[in-house]
Amino acid sequence: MKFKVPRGTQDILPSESWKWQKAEQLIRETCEVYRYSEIRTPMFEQTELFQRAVGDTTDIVSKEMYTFKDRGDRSMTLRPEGTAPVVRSFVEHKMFGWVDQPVKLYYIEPMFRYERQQAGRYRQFVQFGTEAIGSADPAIDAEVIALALEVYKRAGLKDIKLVLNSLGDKESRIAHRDALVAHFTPHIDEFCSDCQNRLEKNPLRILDCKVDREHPLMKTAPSLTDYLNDESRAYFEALKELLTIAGISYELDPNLVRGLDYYNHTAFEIMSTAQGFGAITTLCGGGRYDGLSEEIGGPPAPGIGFGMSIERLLLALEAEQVPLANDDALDVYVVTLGEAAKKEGFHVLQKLRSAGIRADMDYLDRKMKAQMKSADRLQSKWVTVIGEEEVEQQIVQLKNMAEGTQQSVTVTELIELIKG
RNA sequence: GCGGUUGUGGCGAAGUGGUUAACGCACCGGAUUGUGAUUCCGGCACUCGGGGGUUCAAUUCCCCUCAGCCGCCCCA
Repeated sequence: MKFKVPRGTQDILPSESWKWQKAEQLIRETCEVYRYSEIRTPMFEQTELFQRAVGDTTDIVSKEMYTFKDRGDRSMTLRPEGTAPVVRSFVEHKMFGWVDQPVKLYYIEPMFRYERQQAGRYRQFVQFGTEAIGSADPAIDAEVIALALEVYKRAGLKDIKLVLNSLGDKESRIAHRDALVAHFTPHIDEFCSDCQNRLEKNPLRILDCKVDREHPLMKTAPSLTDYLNDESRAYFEALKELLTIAGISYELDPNLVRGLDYYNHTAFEIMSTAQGFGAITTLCGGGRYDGLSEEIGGPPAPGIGFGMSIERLLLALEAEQVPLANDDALDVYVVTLGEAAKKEGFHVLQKLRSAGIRADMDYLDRKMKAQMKSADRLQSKWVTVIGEEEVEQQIVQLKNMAEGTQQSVTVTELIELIKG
């Protein structure tokens, strides 16, 4: 076979696409309830936007972007994440001036990251995300987290957990960073090469290293939590209290760092705890990004949001064996015998469809028996049989497939009976 | 980028250095003349991911390559 889908991408066939529709429908309903409105931004942006927003040293920017030059010699990048484009749009369209604040937005759009594929990881994947911009109230953090959890709850997932951390404000982060550098520098040569790089670029990530997990300095490393200033601490406490009030349980993980530079204060992930889910268990990740707007040239505008993979949502549903209702059974299958009957059958078929009835017929000139078989396979509730006699008498035979009963009716009666 | 594993018809899946590549499902046709279960009969891979090599002979042995899947890093 000459052509195949590009590595890391997939065709979503009818046997799966209905699940996507269900998932998206569920998401849109939830967003409506929480009063988030949809925003659609371009699939690519200026490369610099992501470099500035996400950070040059992050994995996403340093090795995962689909970057290309357009015909005007401008460097463009297929968006690897949704927050930067939305904040760009927020600034560009001066949403900070809108009456309705904070601005609450959501999107369901494809994202692109050049990574090696494995279970739950694709080069093109669809992310549902929300962004609430214009408020620095811990209550909006709680709302965003609650919204994400609500989606999973409505979908029917049970084996999930919320993992929470605070990265603190800028001042806290710098203090912690300095402490980390001081802590690791004397013995950095005992660490893996990744960590040696991280020391300069993002020492926080050393704590997340799997290779050097057992190194004694890991256990004595300064914890971010200890470096939160009063303000940051108060913010985090307020959030935790609100979550508790909302009946949301969480697990604290001081090493939860997140892979994007723009986060501060609240950071969270929602993970699947389902058996046999595979190695990647993060379903959703997000956090607060108070300096991002300014970073990309806008006015101060604190925000918080998350990204949630639809692929992983569906994987989690599968892992937990949550059934999704698929009500695609046909109402009527039109069976015809002979040329004249086929024409009449097509006429009846279109009348049924115009009346909003799900109907289909054979287009391969198959024998009646085969047509009946198709009707059976498609789980059609009814079958109309039209032959020469029926055409002459302007009637159709209407058969109830479950009962096996049959009656002669006119087309008008047919529609009434089926709409019942 | 690195590691493991797999690659036979629409799908699942056997198999062997040598005349016609099992079987199951699905599908098509017939037994049944205008009616969907079941049953019975018949049909359905000039070909075993691609390229090269060894050989009288390769789907089966060797090499290369491509692709899928899984894992590492990291994440959605």
